[in-house]
Amino acid sequence: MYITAVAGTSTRERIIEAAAKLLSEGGRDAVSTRAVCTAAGVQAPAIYRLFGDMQGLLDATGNFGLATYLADKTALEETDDPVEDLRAGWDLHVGFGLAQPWFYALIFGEARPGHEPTAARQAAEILAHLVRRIAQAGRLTVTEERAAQLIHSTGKGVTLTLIAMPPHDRDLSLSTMARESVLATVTSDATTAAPHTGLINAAVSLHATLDDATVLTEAERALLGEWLGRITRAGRTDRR
Amino acid sequence: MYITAVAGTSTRERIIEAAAKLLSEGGRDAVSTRAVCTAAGVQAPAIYRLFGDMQGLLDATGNFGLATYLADKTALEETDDPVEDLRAGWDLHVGFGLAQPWFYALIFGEARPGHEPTAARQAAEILAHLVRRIAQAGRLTVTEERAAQLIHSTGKGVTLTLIAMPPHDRDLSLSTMARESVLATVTSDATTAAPHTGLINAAVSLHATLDDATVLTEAERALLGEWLGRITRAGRTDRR
DNA sequence: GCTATAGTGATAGCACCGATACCGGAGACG
DNA sequence: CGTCTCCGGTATCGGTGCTATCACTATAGC
Repeated sequence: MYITAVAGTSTRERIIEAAAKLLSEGGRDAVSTRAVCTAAGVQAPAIYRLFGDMQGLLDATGNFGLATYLADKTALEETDDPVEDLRAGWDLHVGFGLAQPWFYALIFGEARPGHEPTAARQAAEILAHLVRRIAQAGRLTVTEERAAQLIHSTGKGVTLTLIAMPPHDRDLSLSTMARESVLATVTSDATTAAPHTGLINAAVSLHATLDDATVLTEAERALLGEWLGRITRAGRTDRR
Repeated sequence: MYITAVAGTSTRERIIEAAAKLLSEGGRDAVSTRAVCTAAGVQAPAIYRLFGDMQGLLDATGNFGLATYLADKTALEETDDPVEDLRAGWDLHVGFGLAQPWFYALIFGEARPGHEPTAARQAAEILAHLVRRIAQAGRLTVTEERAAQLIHSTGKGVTLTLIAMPPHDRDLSLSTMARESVLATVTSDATTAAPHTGLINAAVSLHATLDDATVLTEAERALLGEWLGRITRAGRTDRR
């Protein structure tokens, strides 16, 4: 048997790493099938056999870039303060965008309706986990889904704005301010008692741990979940 | 002299309108030089003579789409409540994104560092004007520039998120919630007195009307402006 | 052990893309 | 009248995503 690839890496990995290198150094337009092929020492059909599509290769490349960054940062050790963990996650997200703008634009900057890269989905799942922990601590003032959407939207907008700015006058306090603004909206401060919103907090907290309520049937849990959602939404839909 | 274009429209307008039609109907990939040429009844070199570049044509097309939308909406009549005017501007912005997602993605969705379409610049100027009126009313709690950046970033992120979602489960309350969240951060409520932030409000308000202080020299105004900026930033940089 | 089959290399090529060199006529201006 | 600048038209160049097709090898089944 002949070793078909250098250093034990598979053909698929060689292609992805070549594409990632081209992307981070030359931008989106530098990633063409020809360039990837010559850089990886592979012929064109290999790409389509392995990834089906140029879009598939870009998707895998974005996923690879995000995973590499997260691995380098040994990301997201959980502390006992879930809100502080979310702050760390936010800063990690923005940091990835500024460190690898081309990857970030590839993952979060494509606007075609109904298309979500796998890397974006993974990031959304990480965020959902962070939000869920806040909800379980009883410090969420809106629905989990809504909080996650709001946080993700704001973070994406801020990061894309920072990327589009000329690097010398980027101001990270924009990120800090947006983060605290959205956190103030979706979380209740741990120190100050919030008697008025106690109902909402309790509803959200219960909603987050609803799956553990094995005493209820699935249908009962579904109905209860809908009621809790109504309570939560009614508290925050109107202007304040 | 022969009439070279139909219905009195110039060649430039014919090309832009053809590109806009292709964009709104077929998406970004449908706008190619060939397609535009056949749709407008024009040869390829005309595009490059008039717009210099394909990017130039796309820029002009995005500008045209935004201008058309704003004209249709007879946009932005000013009331006596500048914050309410900003709400209307926000909703107009999001409405444009959902009504013309391809145009929106073309204008606000490109992430390359240091590149800003003219349509994006025009939108930023409209926003700056709205924010300035709030500042002049003494209801801004942060720097004008910072408020504009924060509002623009958040609105862009929310709109791009809504565009990327499948149309049937788009929820405009996400937009409402983000709008009120950012407004709560950068403005002070007119009804509730805010004694603690009175200094900041006064500083921002004075900063907004500083150009009218012709009693001072230009250098004096510059120094005073810097001081006022320091006062404002000191109040809002830290966590709350 | 032999053959059928699936998987992987390599070549060549298609249709399309953005962009440009070049030509020709038509009006503007001195 | 001569020049000169604009604008429409033809043809073409290099590059792109993608695929049909062939050659070869390693595995599976008998």
